[in-house]
Amino acid sequence: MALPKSPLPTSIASQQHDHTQCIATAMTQAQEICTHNGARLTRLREQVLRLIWQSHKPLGAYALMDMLAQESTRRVAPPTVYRALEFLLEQGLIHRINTLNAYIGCTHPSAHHANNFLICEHCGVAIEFSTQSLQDNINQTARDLGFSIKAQSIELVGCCDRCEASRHD
Amino acid sequence: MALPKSPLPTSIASQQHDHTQCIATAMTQAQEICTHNGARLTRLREQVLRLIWQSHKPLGAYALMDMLAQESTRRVAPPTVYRALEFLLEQGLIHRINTLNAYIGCTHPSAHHANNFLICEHCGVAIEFSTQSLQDNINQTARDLGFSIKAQSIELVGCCDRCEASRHD
DNA sequence: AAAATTTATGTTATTATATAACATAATCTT
DNA sequence: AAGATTATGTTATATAATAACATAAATTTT
Repeated sequence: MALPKSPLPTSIASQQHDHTQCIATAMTQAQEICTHNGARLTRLREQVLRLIWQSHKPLGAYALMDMLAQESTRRVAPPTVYRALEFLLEQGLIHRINTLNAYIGCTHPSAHHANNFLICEHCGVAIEFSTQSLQDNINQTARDLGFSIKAQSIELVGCCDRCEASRHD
Repeated sequence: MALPKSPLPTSIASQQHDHTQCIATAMTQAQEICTHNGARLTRLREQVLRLIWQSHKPLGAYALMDMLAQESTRRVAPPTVYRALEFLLEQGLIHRINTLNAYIGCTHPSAHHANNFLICEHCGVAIEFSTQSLQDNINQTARDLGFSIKAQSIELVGCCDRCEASRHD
């Protein structure tokens, strides 16, 4: 069974786009991937993923916890959200942004891919990116230094073009 | 006034080397850089930097706090160590490893440079690296995506060649 | 379908990491 | 020496994450 191709472009996150469609696609893909992996996308896990996908801004675990609590009127404790996050990370449906202690939806969860982000300090948006030449370069560098990579985290913090433009208005 | 050139090689951290010399060089450079910057490398800051340089393994703030307490028999509170770390980060004398919440000495503090590390899961050593082609690639990617970089963090977690070799002994 | 097993979630407590706010001390400037 | 600045001490608290055990739901076995 082949995995679905991601229809989500890489760098659209900070631009005007149909975010309802964005969420819908992400949720559909998530379901497909979980089915493919024999994993259970439970109500709680689906709910957390949907909350993460409300924006392209990484969200902290405690922010998600509060949002969960609001949606359900019952009390939600940290392990509840952390376990959901752990599951979503394992399935490759979200990424953890280390510089922010925060979590964001993966824009191409079906591909085996790196964990590379542009993070705008001003609007808070994190844009996932990946180019073959960068990955080749990383892999070659590791090889040259005798290092085998298990996990990769590239986080570039700065200012996206939209914010740059609006600051000069 | 020109800054001193770094005599520390990039990828020697996990190899056999004269670590006493390593520390000595780091401390001398630190003093020079602080003088150059008109910053005060106080006793406490110097002590923290020296502790960080005891190994090439990133150390957490609370581990450093315990080491400080041991050296001085007086109680040491978190802000003491965090303020020293903040200073050392500002001066470019150490880096923060985001995937580990830990801090490590910078091997070429006098150069304007990126924050790129190979982190071995097995021995705990973090090796700073930087190649022009990788940096060019990063910069070009950011330019293509309309993003201006303020801070860069590349952390590759995996296994270094020494550990790889010793696991097959 | 009931029992056994596995997986997921709830719950309480605790650990780990980091900062705020204010007091005191040391250093620098004049 | 007085005043200003910078650094450190001190107490309290914020923020992020996990451990340990109980309950509930789903899946598998019989």
